[in-house]
Amino acid sequence: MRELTPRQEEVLDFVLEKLERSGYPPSVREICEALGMSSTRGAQRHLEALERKGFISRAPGARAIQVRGGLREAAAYLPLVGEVPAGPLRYASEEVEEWLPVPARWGGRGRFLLRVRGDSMIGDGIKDGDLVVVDPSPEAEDGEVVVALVDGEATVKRLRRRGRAVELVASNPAYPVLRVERGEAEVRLAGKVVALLRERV
Amino acid sequence: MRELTPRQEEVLDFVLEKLERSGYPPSVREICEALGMSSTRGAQRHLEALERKGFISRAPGARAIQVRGGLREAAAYLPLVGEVPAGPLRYASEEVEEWLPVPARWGGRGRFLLRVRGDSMIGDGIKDGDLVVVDPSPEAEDGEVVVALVDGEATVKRLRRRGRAVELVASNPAYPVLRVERGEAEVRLAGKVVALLRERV
DNA sequence: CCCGTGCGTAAACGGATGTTTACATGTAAA
DNA sequence: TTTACATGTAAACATCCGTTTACGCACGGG
Repeated sequence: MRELTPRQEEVLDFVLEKLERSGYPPSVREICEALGMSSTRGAQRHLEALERKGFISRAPGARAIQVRGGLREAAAYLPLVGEVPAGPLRYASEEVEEWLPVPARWGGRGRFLLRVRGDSMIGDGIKDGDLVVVDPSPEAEDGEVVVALVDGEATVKRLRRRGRAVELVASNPAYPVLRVERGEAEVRLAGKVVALLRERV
Repeated sequence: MRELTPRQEEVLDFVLEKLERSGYPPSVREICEALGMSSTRGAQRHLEALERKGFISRAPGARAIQVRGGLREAAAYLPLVGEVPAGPLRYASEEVEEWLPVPARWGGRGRFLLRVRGDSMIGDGIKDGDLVVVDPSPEAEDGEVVVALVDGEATVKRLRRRGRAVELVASNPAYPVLRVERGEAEVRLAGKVVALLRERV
């Protein structure tokens, strides 16, 4: 992406600021006023330059400015589910407590946030009350931290494959290892834990 | 905030969807088209209702719709600083690696993100590579987790006040306690740790 | 010197867009 | 029943706003 002239950068900054403050982009004339111009042509040219250089996209219509790489693109929003997805790895919208922003690279198809209860994974730095980002992958590999549904209840554990059996291992030695032979169905994997948020340190 | 009628909710949903998809709000006529109306008055009335009930704000001008409690308001953006703030608790913009979105309630004046190095706080579930949210409070109380500058280097430790002295305690027993008597100046507090992000679990 | 580019003013055009008035229907509460 | 409200159509109006044309100035490279 090419460099911007100082004036073009002023325009881009103003667009971003307006976007941040108002929630919608400025009109061409608002840009003029902000930069002390009396003609719309000046701002127009700057917008054309910004588009040519790839910093923004424009669509026909009023205020139809899209900022590429803007703040909006930096965030993904994940639902914090009250209960763990049951059935076919889906969460009903009624169970969504709230949507929280996370860094965009944490986002992904079907990912969601789950509040961890208990201290069984304290050895991996996962504490009671932490929010974990869960990727509903169909397959989890040996050694990964997963969300498992045991008797309908969700627990976070480390997965260990032992031949045909699967073990769910807590990182707190006070907790027992749950061993499941292949074919037994009381345990289901809801996904694997890929990231973590902690609100109170 | 009063409840919305089903139709009003449809309008609000469409506005949010358009905002998410395009980066700018829809025009009244776009709302009409989306909801299958042939007159702008219908959408107009819904927007008036949404404003009356406090879900949106409107300003004169095209597409000047602000959604209260929209996605944008849910996020705050904090800078990830490469090095710890030196001097008067400020970070130079050159040191900012990137800006990351976090839940809005994590934001606040002067807060920033810092990457934790080492495993000295493993006992508190703070691992190597974690990003901590630092609030540059002037005062930290006994028992709080703080970022301290020791010989110009940043470390995360738990603060313990012992009369006139201050102790910086690691939660990994392998590390020694750093004791500082009042008046000694080689230790300075950069702020306290209020939240945490972990990118790899 | 000439030419391309960035930057700006002035003025006008036309479509996009918000707003208003008037009329109408269905539903629920008083 | 009466009243209020949500909802909708139809039409017109005034302005917002993107775009275009024309002209001018400054600067740097060839």
